[in-house]
Amino acid sequence: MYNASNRSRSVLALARKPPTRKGPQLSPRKAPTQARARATVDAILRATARILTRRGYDGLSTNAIAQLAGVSVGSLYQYFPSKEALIRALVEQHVAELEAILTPDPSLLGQPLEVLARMLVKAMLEAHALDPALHRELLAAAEKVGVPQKQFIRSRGDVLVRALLEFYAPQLRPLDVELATFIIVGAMEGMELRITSEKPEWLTDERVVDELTTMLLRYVGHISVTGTGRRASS
Amino acid sequence: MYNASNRSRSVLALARKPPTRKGPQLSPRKAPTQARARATVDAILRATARILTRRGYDGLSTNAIAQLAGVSVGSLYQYFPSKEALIRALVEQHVAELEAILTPDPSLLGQPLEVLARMLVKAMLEAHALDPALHRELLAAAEKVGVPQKQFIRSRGDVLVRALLEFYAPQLRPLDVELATFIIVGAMEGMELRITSEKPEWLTDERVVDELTTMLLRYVGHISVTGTGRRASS
Amino acid sequence: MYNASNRSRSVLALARKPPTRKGPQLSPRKAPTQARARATVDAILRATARILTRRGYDGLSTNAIAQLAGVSVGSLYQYFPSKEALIRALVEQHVAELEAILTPDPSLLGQPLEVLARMLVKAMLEAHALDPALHRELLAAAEKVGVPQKQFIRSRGDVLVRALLEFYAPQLRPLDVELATFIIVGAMEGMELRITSEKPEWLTDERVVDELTTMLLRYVGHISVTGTGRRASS
Amino acid sequence: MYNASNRSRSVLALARKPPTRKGPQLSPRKAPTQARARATVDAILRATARILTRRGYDGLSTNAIAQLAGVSVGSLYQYFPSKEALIRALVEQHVAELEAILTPDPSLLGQPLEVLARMLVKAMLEAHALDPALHRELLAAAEKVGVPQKQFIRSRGDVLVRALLEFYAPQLRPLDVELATFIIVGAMEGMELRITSEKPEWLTDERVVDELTTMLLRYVGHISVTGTGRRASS
DNA sequence: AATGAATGAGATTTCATTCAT
DNA sequence: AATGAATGAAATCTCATTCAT
Repeated sequence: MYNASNRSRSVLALARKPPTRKGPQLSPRKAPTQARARATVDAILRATARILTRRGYDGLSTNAIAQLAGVSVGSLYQYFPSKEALIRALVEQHVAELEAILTPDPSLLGQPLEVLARMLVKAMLEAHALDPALHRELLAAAEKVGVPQKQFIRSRGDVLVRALLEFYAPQLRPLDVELATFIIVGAMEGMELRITSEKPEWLTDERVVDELTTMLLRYVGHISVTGTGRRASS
Repeated sequence: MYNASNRSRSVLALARKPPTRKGPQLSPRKAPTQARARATVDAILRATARILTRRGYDGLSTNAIAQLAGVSVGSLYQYFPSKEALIRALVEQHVAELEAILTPDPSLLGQPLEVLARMLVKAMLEAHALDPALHRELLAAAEKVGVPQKQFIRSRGDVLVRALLEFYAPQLRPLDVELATFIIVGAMEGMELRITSEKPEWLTDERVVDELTTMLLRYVGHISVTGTGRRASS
Repeated sequence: MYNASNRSRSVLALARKPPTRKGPQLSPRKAPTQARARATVDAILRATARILTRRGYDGLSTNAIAQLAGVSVGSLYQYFPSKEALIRALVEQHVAELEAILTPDPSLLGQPLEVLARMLVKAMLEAHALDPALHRELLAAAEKVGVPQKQFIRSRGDVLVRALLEFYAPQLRPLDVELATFIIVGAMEGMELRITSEKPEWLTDERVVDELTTMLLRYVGHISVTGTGRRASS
Repeated sequence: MYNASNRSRSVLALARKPPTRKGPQLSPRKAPTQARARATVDAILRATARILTRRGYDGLSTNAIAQLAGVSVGSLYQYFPSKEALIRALVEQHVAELEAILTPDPSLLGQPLEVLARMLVKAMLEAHALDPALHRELLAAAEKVGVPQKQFIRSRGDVLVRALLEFYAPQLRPLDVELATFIIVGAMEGMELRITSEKPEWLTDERVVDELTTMLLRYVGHISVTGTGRRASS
């Protein structure tokens, strides 16, 4: 289904994003080779995530990070040339996790749209259920730090949704694919954001999955087909 | 229709939010009674909004605000006990403006849902078209300053949408009103946010209004009814 | 003779240097209008000079300056946008003092070269006798901070010396004025620097004045003329 | 003439400076006995010189040095107990090179003063032409690190010039040898410094050599003698 | 009421030096 | 002998807030 194991095979033949050009000042300063170094970097990233979720971006100071990570500021700057780079690294790591979840299995493409849509919705919610607070903060922090939000998740979502709309076009009402994609991804993201900040427990609620799936299918004009992945869509 | 002139009459009998008297430290220090004082407060709020949109929350310093407003920092602190209070005041003002736009005319309630839905969508987009950048920044700033996002706009939207869902229930598919309200408002907000930051020109694009209206109506099961406010919904 | 009182009348009709283009980031942040502010600025500049002479450029930290000046770092940055700007300001003040000393009286131009040369040498030494240590440190600091050394004193010296060489040309051996000016000013400066750092007491020693004057006059081929300002030049 | 080959024979019987065994903390930590160690030390010194000229004293960090030298910081500290010691070592090496250039051949002492003076001037300029930038930076760095400038080069120049003044005294005007030596060396150094920083191309210009030689000879009263080393002195 | 000079804690970042491996 | 990860004091600069005038 949706998992990290098939990161390399893309069902829909979506082009992998290029190796992410890195400005010299913004990428991690050195790759930690020794075990100790690896542990340090991990501790720093973990501490950053923790503070971000606990105290928000404003409470995130390099000193605080170092302290919580149990290392010195110097060590932090040994691996990350700046606070910005540190956040970028965290974003990248987070995005990688999300992508692992959101990359569908190739075998799914033959499935009826209802099934696929439900899976997609569920995967999205699950992806955010990992660490909703972190996601929210990273979203805010990323922007300040110059990571365009598009890269964040949407790019993935956009490509995925567009591909689905095109593949299943015969079964759908006539759509302006561009606009529909924009709207679907926008609406989904908005939902996730709202659920995340107001009702995190819904991230794993099947009722919500159903309802969002229904919204999607109805929007694209897929009502007449009988049965969704779980129950009737009306 | 939807405009600032009927700020005082609430079509759908939505409860006015209480006069918002909060903690002693967070509300404006003194009610500006004289005209000059009122002007000063306005200047400060305007300056704050301006800097917020131009340079973001990080570029927003009390000294900069005072300077742009043409007053001294001392004066600023005479009217606002803290930066936080200042932002709260700005948020309140902004919310008031949005509400003015989003409060529908009583006579509309009899109209067919298609018409009302379209108006609602249009009003939402228009509301954000006022100053999308400010809206986005305020959204972020508000959170930092402790204004829960709910209060922001959603509470308004929630009440409104719930009322509509209940009023038009007979024409709709069976819905969990709570959940549907949450989803509709969340999706709409997500859309607005995305449009605002990625395609601001769409805030006034009729195609987008149509598409969102369609999404709404289809979601609530209002498909079979012929014609939306403007054109066929498929 | 040489003093601050005739700063505005330039004997040799030397063009005043233009108002010194100031980059926005490098000039003092605000002109202190209130008396208290003036005092603060003065204290800061004095403290800077003091630390510079006592502990050198490396011992010069903005915190140390503020502390010695008896103000807070914040105040320092209120008037000087950066450490660099602070040093620039100090340099300017110092240069102004030096120029006041080095600007000759118009009536001197008729005098025999021996007299003028001696006065020039004496003035140069006196100028540096003001605060030799500060001069030396400013010279080093200025470079790091981007003040071209030329501006420092040399520009003045160059123009002055060239003018003299041209005016008295008939009495001198044939000279490449350009080269000779460069050499004379360079040699004088080198002397000053060496005296300053190794034998500051010589800055006011008449024997040294005599010897340097002799060197100058002999170099330009003015030996045969009888009598210098004080005694025979050989 | 003046070259590195006769480093061991001192024409004018100038006392060699003692082997320089200073405070225990400031001299190289261990005498590198093995070839590899020698190579390491060389690499470190070369890297230091390089960074010094490329990025100045402020850009000189021990970590940067180690990296450029291709060794670890640890190794650097194995051979030099501190950054200060490292700079001292570099200064010493540089001074040794300069001395090699500035130590005249014994056979020259019989030559007419004009010839010798010209050679001296030329050798001085050539010495600095080796690496003017390095020289300038070392001059500044040395002071910070406590190497008194006297030791730097001047001591050499002083001894040399004093010896010449005494040897040729009969042909010169009556001089206070002490003072004259001080002045000559000071002026020469000042010139070098100025040329180095403002007109490095003049370091090898014969016109400049002539002019400085002329200045020297005229100053010491050697005018009447016909002909300098190259052309007439006026 | 208003002014704006002054405050100072705190943020980011650097770099000489140490020491476990 | 060599490595390079780790240290942490210290430097520059910002900005919300206070208070004497």
